[in-house]
Amino acid sequence: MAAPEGMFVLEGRPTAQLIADQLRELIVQGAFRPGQQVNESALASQLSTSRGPLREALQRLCQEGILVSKRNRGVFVLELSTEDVKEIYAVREAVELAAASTLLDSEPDQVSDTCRELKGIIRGMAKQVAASDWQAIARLDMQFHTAFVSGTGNTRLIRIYETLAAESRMCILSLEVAYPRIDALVQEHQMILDLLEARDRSGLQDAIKRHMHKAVEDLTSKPEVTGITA
Amino acid sequence: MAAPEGMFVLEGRPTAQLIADQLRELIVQGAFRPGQQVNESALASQLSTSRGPLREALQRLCQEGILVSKRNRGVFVLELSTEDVKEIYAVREAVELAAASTLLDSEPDQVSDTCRELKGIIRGMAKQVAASDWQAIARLDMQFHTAFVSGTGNTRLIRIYETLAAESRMCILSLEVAYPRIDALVQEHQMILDLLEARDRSGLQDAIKRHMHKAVEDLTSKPEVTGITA
DNA sequence: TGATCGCATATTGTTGACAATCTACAGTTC
DNA sequence: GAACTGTAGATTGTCAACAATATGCGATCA
Repeated sequence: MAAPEGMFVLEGRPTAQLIADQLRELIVQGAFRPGQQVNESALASQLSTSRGPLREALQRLCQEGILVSKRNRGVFVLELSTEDVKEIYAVREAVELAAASTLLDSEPDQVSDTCRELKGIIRGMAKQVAASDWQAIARLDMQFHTAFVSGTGNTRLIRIYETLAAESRMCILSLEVAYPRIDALVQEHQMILDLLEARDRSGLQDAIKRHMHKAVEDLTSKPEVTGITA
Repeated sequence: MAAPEGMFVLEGRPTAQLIADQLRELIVQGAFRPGQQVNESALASQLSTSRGPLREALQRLCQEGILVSKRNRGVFVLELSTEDVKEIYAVREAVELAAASTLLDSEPDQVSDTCRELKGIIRGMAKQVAASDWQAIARLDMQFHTAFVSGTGNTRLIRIYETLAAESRMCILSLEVAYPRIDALVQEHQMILDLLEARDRSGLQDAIKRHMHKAVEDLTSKPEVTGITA
């Protein structure tokens, strides 16, 4: 029997995953400083749960790389180095190039669904740029790229990209307050969307590479910023 | 004070990670059937540990996708569909293409170190092909590709690839006993190595694409095989 | 005065017991 | 005879207490 409309199994996902998702969101929003130790007991009571489920959630985030675990010391929020930034964006480039290739090989219908979604996100982005809401801009930025990759339907690619998106938001957070080249932001995403709609394979690939390359430049040009170390 | 040569901190890594590594190896070696439930209590006592650390390890493997967790039901070994096989190899292609690109952009010394390692693995592969040891061949096959990606030094790319390697071994395991085209196996890897040494970018990219494409064909051409569903 | 040793404290790592939930089977009713 | 309901068993989910380990401070000694 299929569940009636609007009705779904209560808490179908494992608890640890729910806690992990919550924690990830807290971390990328900057609720914890990079390098800060995460106290198990304190967090457990804050989230009104026990240490057991919380530890399981922390394990997941360690595996993702957002937290690092030191035996008998505890877990700490990842400190991003410029090397990390380069790594993250190199992998993002690889994933997005693969996503672009897959999308252009797939049904036109599937692509246009994705394009519709991307359009909406760009609209929202322009709105938030006007309002100078950096947190919202960062969220929409990553939402755009996540939607792009989701368009492939490749669950493994999507899962990998979710981690990368979280790490990217941590990078952007470390930049603090502002995106440089704020006017170019909407423009660059619009170009990626246009090239996808035009099914211009090599143009799209180049645009993605440029987008990533510029992001690395922006993020590493200010090594003195809080949270970014050597 | 740096630790003296050959001496290192005892059990420096978290317990859950050690257990997870052990379990992953057991699973890819086929100690558990696809779809089989993993009993926590039983496994915990088998590994002479408690349910707590074991559950943390299981969480990690769930995140990797090797196990799937159903709330209040337990965790089960992943059942691979032909769709999964396509996904896995699409992501592997993306990662290896990125690795190839990175390697060809890096120092010649770094590349030759990698080539040396790859050569040794191919030698071992030829030996095991002669001996028809399929388990060893599968291990060396993935060891080759893992070494290739490791050559980039990108820790995130490497971590992602470790999961893909485990899933690939599960695919190969599902094929049971034999690789088809066993003679072509050593040859294909040798070609990848040669193109890397020759720094032939487009040739290497094509070779990787062909290698992955053929693997998917081999793995999905026999949908009636044990463990492969739908 | 400087370094080293030992202790106190806080935090993590582990364990076993208890509670909640699901599956399967037997009994009952139409 | 088929479908539904209730119960029994097993398994996972959660929790709180206990053990082990690392860190930081203060005392001791060269």
